[in-house]
Amino acid sequence: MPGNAIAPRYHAIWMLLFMNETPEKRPAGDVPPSGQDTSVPKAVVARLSLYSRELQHLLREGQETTNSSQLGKRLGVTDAQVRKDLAYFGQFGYPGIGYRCSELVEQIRRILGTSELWSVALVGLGNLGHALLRYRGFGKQGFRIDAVFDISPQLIGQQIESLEIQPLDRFQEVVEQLGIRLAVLTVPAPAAQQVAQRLAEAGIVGILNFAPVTLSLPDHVAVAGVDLAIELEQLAFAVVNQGSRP
Amino acid sequence: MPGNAIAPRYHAIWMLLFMNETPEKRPAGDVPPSGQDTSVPKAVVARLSLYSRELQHLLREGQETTNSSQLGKRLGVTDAQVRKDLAYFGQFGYPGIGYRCSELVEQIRRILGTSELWSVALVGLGNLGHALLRYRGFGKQGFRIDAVFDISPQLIGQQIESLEIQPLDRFQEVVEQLGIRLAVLTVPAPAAQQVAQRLAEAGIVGILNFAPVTLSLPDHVAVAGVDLAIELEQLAFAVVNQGSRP
DNA sequence: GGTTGTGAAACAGTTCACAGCC
DNA sequence: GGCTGTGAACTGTTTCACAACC
Repeated sequence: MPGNAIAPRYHAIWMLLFMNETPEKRPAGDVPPSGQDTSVPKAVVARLSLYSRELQHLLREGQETTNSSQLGKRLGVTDAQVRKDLAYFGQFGYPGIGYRCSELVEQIRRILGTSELWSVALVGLGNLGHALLRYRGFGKQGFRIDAVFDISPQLIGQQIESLEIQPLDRFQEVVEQLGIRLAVLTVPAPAAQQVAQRLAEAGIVGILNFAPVTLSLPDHVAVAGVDLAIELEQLAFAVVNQGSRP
Repeated sequence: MPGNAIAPRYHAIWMLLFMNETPEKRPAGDVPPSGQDTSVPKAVVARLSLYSRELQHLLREGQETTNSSQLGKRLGVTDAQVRKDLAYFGQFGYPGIGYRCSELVEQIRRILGTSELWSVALVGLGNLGHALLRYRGFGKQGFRIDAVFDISPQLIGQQIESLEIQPLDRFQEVVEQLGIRLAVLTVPAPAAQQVAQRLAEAGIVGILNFAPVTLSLPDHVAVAGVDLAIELEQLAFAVVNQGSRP
């Protein structure tokens, strides 16, 4: 959730989730509170991503069209919910037919803002950072890691995945030059808040935070958090409290 | 494809979110729908984890007690919400004082079911799997990876972090012997559904799924999903739709 | 003074059910 | 026949506000 994903969560992960107005700084929960646009529920946006993902599976299976009921079943959502969610953004269906998969994917990407490529910075090259850097799957959804940073002198200068690890001091310079607005934060928990502040000052407006802390950042910075331990905790609760009402 | 009903997924590490009732198989949303106990909202449970995490930070900062207002501010939640959430499970505060941090952590862990250690299996040793295996942070929250599995003959038999990579064929045998009930799934997307089914058949009741697919599993299996690309999409949307009502 | 716990009120999100269209 | 889009009804969650307590 806000990270966290896990869920999410956040919420996931986490889940998605919180929002509150503190004057200048505002903590970010498992789901990016975001500057609210015109009142689209966060849950709706979260499902939009799920619809997009599922539609792409359908396309790969060779299906040209689908409908709210099929899409809903595959995602564990009612058909009415699918239609209502989409209705927030326009009319994409054909009565009697359903939705053209490719067309709807295109529309959802436009809504989410991922029809064009987003350059992303990765900060912190521990185990998780390395793994995310090598992870294929961002690319297909319109994201590309274009710069990587760390503070460790031992890592700086190293070449991985055709990127050179840069010192954090050059963060502002590099992101400005490359027009990067999103960052993935995989530094140790004690450093997270401090580093996040630097990213924000350098012009980053969206942070995917993997450190198990709640970041406090200016209001215009969106934060999504993913906390692996929290996701497991949610599972543990679900398992322990399962034997009840069918 | 079983029957016809299918189902989905977190997180989520990230995000938390859906629930629905299909007779036999049931999709899992971003957050483990769980067999609902006595109707505790999923969002409440998600926040419980956050409270626990924040209380541990407070303890490390040397604070003995806190109150709903402080806790809420640090998490972006109202004080009333903190109190209402806790009220689902009992009375833990002292009027005029607030909450004893250590005591409340203890109580929340008991509620979540993490006061005792959970053994976890890790399935799929790609980049992400390796990274999660080395990740310190599960341990502190009561989880320990006790067995790792893959299908690749090249990996089987290798020793990492004092664990030997086992063939997936021995999954049932091993988890039964070790009493493992939770699994982290980090296999490639096309294999995820099939492998998840095997895990469920072997007695796993909670799966943390990192593959970008919605798993369709029997109702008694809780699923939390974490999809990195989806988290970034949510950030992108938040960034694109930020300039609105303050 | 401060703070919790909680019913009641307010708000938000989901489901229903049907008009309109193919 | 099938399906979407949507107002109305419903359900669930959050906030308010205050009695009880330290």
